[in-house]
Amino acid sequence: MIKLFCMPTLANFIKELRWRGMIHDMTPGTEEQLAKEKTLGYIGFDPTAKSLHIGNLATVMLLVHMQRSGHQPIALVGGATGMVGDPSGKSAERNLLDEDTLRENQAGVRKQLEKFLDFDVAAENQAVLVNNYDWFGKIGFLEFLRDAGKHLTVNYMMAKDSVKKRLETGLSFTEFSYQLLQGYDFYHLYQHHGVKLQMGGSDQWGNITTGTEFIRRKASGDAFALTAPLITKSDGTKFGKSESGNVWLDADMTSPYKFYQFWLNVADDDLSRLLRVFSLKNQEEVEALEQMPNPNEAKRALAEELTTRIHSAEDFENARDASSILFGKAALEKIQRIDERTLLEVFEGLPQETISCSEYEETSNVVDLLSETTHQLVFKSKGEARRMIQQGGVSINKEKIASPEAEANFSLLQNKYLLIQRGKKNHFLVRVED
RNA sequence: GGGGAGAUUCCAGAGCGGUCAAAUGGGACGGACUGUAAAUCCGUUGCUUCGGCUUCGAAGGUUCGAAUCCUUCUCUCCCCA
Repeated sequence: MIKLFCMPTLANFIKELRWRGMIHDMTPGTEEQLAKEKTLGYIGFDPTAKSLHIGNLATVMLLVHMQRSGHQPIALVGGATGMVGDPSGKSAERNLLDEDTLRENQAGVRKQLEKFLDFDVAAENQAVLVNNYDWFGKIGFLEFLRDAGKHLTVNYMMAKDSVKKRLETGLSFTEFSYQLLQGYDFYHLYQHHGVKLQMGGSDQWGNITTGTEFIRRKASGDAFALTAPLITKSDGTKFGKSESGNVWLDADMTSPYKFYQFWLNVADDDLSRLLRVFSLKNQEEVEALEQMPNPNEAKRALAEELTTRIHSAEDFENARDASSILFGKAALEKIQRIDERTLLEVFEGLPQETISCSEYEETSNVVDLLSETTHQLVFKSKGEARRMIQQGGVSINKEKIASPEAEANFSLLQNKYLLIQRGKKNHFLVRVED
């Protein structure tokens, strides 16, 4: 699945991360350790949803590069810590998830990680998935206080940014303990699996160093931390959100079409950074893309690479075809030519609504059609539909609707479908059935 | 427990008896320009059968007339104990 270098050189790892701009901070000695021997490193993921989103993807890439340079990556699913909630970067106390939900989420997360990492036991540096519930589930409270709590002072824990920031608004003892749990994870992996490195986003620095400190005190061992910069957008808004919310890796939560579109729509100013972090192309190739006179070329390449990896080559082709039809010029005949199955496949990611033949026939004007008849799919009120049409923002079957009074008789594509466009980027598919 | 401030349309925030579907800013959306980018500019932003209709924490009341005044209730914030 994932090709490793023929001759993996361990020291390449840091070099690779460096030119990609993926290093924010490291503990002293990290680089030497990684050059010296095959090292086990891990990253934790909180199973707060059944899918990862592209915000998580940046740290997944750390594991990918780790494996590609011959080290052994470990993904930790925080079955136990997920039940507690990390206060880092959170302004309010978190809601806790129940155990069933967590289990389900873990399964989903594992499936997605398999698309990036090689879990094949035959590989000598195969990726490993662990769940901290497996060891925390067995530890009793008193035992934990004696074994873990004894090794760190409250003073040390209070000094962490994630805690300090919350002292004013308040944080529960549970959340305060989070870093201790995460630190214990690191210790556990160090003792039982020889893991020496923990990585994560830069917001995890405090939690990770609690772990290295814990290992130093309890086991007199050397462990290392490496963090990647958090990805920020040039306009200051949060990376990984689109108009409709988070961009998920799960096709049911974010369609491949939307996923593909997300990458095409990134700001020019962000492109180079995203390319370096998310693409597996080598430095030369990435630099070549950056030099492209039309940044869209590079965006397309990035979108293709990621859509293919996370979904499939087929999903990518459909997303690309849908995009070229929806955004291309004079494409009406093109849509009319394709058969129904392809049409459905290509437009799978569009919001859809089915109405009956009689409903369609009884609708007299466009405004009704776009609001009432199609159950508010396109517009939630007639007034909105009317305004939008007056402003020239609505097309049906690629033809602009000139007036709100226009009659609602459009020829159906494949005798069944209406392709509705609101503005430049919002497309809808209405199916008319008997 | 005592004292004070407040709840306005997606958000922030004006309005303090009629001229209020409610200023202004932000966001969002549409258009123009482009490259499905950014910036900029223009427009829209409660519903409507375009007659009107329902909104200003909730319920009552005063008044010809209330977001604005009165009563009760609910919630939020601040200060003192």
